[in-house]
Amino acid sequence: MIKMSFDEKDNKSISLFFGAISNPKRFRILEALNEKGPMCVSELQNLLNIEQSNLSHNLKCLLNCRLVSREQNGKEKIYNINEDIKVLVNSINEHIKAYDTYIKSCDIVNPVNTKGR
Amino acid sequence: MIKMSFDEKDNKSISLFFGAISNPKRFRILEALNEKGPMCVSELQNLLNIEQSNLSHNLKCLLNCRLVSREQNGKEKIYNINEDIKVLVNSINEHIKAYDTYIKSCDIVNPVNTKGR
DNA sequence: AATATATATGATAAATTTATCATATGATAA
DNA sequence: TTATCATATGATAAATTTATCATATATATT
Repeated sequence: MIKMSFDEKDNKSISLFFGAISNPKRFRILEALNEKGPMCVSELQNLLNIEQSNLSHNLKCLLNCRLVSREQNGKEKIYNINEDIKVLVNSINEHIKAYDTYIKSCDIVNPVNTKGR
Repeated sequence: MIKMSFDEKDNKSISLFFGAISNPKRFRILEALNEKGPMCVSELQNLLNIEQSNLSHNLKCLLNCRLVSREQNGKEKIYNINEDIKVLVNSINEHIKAYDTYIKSCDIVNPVNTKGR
């Protein structure tokens, strides 16, 4: 088994995984499922005020990353947050609370807050 | 203290924080610091083959998110990974290993792999 | 003080991600 | 078997992120 050197590795999965979580809407979906339990798409839609097809696209992304699971119920699809992710979602809050003001200036990746973001 | 409803929350810090980790180069920087210990910019540059100013921009992002810390040493700046992040970086590997093939199809956010990503 | 070395910054083009629209599919009910 | 409800898909414009270039700053050395 060939081990890549540092300068070759591209961490595709890592990137997709964290990229999935990093989107505000997707994180709100995860939070909602975490706090309120399993829900179908239209329930999420009402709760979060996200347009239907956008919600569906984002759920697909979360599902691909196995951040959520899905099961059919009649014509509805019930989404549920993956157990091992709950730990992550909760644990990271410590760090973020501690450094919130710094992080807000993060500005990925160039000059700080020129866009009033 | 006003608690925002689900449909108002925007999770700015969450987004910036995970966005910072989600970039492949930035994750490689974190990995390098995690595995090889504190390093100055030019050492990272040699190890990872990242162009100087790009490295500097990315380090700034990581620093803002407090994923790394920095200290001066002569004309060098020594970067170090934040302790509480090591846990995160390591723990998430379980999930990613388990679901790697799915995650690779994640494709944030639209049609799957039309771009051969 | 001038020069060299190490790192940081700002502007910007290119690449990627996001939101939205129109439409498609699947399941159930009439 | 058509209609309706629930969710998914593909295309694409808009927004954001990334990489790169030129240049700036900061520290040390001569």
